[in-house]
Amino acid sequence: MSGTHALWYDEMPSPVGMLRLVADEMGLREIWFERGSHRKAAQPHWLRAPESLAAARRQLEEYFAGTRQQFDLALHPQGTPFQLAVWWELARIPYGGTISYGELARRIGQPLAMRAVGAANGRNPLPIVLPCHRVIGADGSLTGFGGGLPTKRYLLSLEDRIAHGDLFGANALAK
Amino acid sequence: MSGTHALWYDEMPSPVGMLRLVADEMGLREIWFERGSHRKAAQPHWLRAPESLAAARRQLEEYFAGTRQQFDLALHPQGTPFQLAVWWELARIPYGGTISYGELARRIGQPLAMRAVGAANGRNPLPIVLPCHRVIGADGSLTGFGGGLPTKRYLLSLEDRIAHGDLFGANALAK
DNA sequence: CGCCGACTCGCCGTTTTCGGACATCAATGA
DNA sequence: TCATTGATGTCCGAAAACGGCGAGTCGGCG
Repeated sequence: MSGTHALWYDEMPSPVGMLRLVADEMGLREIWFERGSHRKAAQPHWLRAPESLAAARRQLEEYFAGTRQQFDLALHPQGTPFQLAVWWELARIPYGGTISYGELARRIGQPLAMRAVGAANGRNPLPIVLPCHRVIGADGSLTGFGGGLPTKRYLLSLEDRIAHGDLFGANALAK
Repeated sequence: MSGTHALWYDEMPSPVGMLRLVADEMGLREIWFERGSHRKAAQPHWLRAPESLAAARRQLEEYFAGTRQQFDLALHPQGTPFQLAVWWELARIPYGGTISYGELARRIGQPLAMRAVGAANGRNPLPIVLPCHRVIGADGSLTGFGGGLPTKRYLLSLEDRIAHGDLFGANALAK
């Protein structure tokens, strides 16, 4: 019904396991962790089109290399109005920083919807690019992540190391 | 998800009121009675494309004129496996004949699903072409029709008149 | 006795409704 | 300190309701 013309996908290795990218003609649509809670199989009618996803792939590689703190990609996530509000708000959290679910709820103008924010966060179709990993519990606990808590820890540690200039990676080892 | 590329539609007058036809690149998809129980508004993204529906339109005109007893069109109804089984079975009921819901249930191999057959019949997206009007109660009552019982009566009377050679239309008038 | 209508009950796929469970958190009371 | 509670949007499974039925039963009524 929603005019789906064609979907392209590609895969790429990363420090947190294989990533699968999906895009349509409007932009990047999904990123999954190969080992993740809600991974799904590639649909038969999808087309493997590495060239269409080359830019996304390159920027992700730069991100993992620590040489990129901001993405410049056309994004086209699919969700309800509420979910989209949450997801776009994610993009405004600065690299290396964190906020709580309650704070995110406040920022989208629905201060009581912190729990719903958690649920929406859990369905973020574009992890890493829309940095849902920068949202943590009000008490500092990590609480959850689609790609697994170790991955969330890895991403936060990576950003902390780069943003705070710890070139020796000491923080990365100290939990 | 189901690769919907584009939908075309057109309208045409008929003895039972205005008809709205909808098709995709695979074939005819829906026929609604303008005055019917479950008519819906034309979706904004549909394209008015009379030329794509010219064949269907012509064959329907011939049907109402009494010069066509069988349709030769590419059909593409959307439904569950059970519904499709019921709808395709409709096409095998000969012009001018009738069977009961129970009989139709038997023909698709589920003799006890007569009631479900009734429900599926009620959602037939291609009335007239898939002749759900030829299915009536075991006791001969008409029991129901998406386009209204008068329409069902009209169609049965039309077919009866043509098939049984009553060129004077006496049956049509006698209730 | 026959015929007919009103009623009951079982059967089936689909749709709708409903109740939890969630990547939360601050306030309350024991 | 810890368990409890209420507010929020979405998804998912289970359960119930709902039909374009039909066979059987039971009273009326001639």
